[in-house]
Amino acid sequence: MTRTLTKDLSAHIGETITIQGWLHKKRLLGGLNFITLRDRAGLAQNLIDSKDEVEKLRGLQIGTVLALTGVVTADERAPGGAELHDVTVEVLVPVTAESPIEIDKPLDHKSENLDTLFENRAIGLRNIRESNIFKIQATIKESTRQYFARQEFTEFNSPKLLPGASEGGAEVFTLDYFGKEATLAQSGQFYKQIMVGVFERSYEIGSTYRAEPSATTRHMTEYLTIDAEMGFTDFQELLGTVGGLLKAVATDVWKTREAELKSWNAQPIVLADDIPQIPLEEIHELYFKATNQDSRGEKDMRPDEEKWITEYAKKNLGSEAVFVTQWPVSEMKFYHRKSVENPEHAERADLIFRGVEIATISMRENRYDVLVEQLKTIAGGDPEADGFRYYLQAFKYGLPVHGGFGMGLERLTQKIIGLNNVKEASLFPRDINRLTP
RNA sequence: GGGCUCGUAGUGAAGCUGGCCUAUCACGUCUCCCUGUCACGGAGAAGAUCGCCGGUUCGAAUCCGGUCGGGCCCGCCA
Repeated sequence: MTRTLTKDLSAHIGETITIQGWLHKKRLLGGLNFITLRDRAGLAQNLIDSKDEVEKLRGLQIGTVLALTGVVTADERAPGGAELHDVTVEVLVPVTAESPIEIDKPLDHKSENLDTLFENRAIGLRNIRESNIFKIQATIKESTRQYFARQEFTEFNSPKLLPGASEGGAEVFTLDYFGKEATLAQSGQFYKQIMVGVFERSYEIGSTYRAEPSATTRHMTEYLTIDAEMGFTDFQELLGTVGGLLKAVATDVWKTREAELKSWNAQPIVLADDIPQIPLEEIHELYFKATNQDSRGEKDMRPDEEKWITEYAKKNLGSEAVFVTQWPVSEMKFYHRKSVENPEHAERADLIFRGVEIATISMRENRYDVLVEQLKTIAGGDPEADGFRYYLQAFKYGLPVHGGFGMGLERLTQKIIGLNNVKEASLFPRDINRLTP
């Protein structure tokens, strides 16, 4: 059997062909009946006038797997300009159960109804507009890989099963590992730094796990990060690399997924050639002057402030992304490096894009003795513990000055499309009260 | 973890200052009609013990308490 894809109909005008896919829509007008079939390439319209052939579809629901054989006919009234005529229907997998969720029309994404959306994910994802989200996400990943390849980064995968607590801060999931306690990786942080000693420049796109009991539109317990690390660099080059990635993704995704983006009414992405860098305290001042909300002296940004600063930057600096710099050392992680010029600040930046923090960037402390000291004093960690000793080994035997970043893939996808909740950009979201499907 | 909210057919909504609710509408489903639909159209039908438990009342989807399950914001972060 030769199968033709729906997108190739117009190349077979006049020929008898077979297409296979899912029943997407029935429009039965009586003597004239339109059947829309979905395959991986899209949709095709099929015209059935034989009563016997239409009868084969009686009682069968959307989702039924069909093979349709017919003559390709050019007709400007058909979507795509061509359709199948004189169709013979073969039912490959009959579906009699009614779908619990709509497949052939846009699904409701109101926050109150996301639960229904996720509960029926297995079939809801077949909805074309729904699957567009993940085609866009796939393109973001492809674009990221191409960008990193151009910059001579080598892709790797870090283990997700780890001993004990690692970088500290966030809560970790623990599990039984043959009688020992193991944890799920809250990031690939240590491993990507270790890989600097191997590849100099390395990255992974993988899952991370956080046991934070956060119930917001920004958090999940399992999510995907673009984690990258580069050796022999400095803070400004590092920020340039992150900005370059965002710009490359923004360009590529609009080049290859414009139709999918437009199905969500996504807005074109506005980015400055150089993503603006604004010190944290300066943002607090600007925010105070503009809104009278006083966050001055606070060691992080408020969610409203993150939204405000992107509006400000878009209007005044021509960029929907901005780097927040000059973070106080009191907030730094043990592996961060203090600024040489200003020891009160860590060499760290957060990338705010369209109102949400999508990445944290920092230079790492690469001096073994200083790192061990920071581990003890900042994280209260034991350098001999299994969670740290192998990591420290990499430094003991020589790591150059390096830095890296972690970027949330779902948050990036969410903001590129304009979705309200990160979970909408996750195929099978995990949060504090969802572990299925 | 704190605060605020919501729960009505398979799906999305209305009703909710108590009685005209024997619960309304749309999508979907089923039956019939329909030869150019593309959110097809038309006629009809089925489908809900109003999340659950208890209370107030002559009377509860509606008021009160509890409970379970969602959502939003804050904290924390990607």
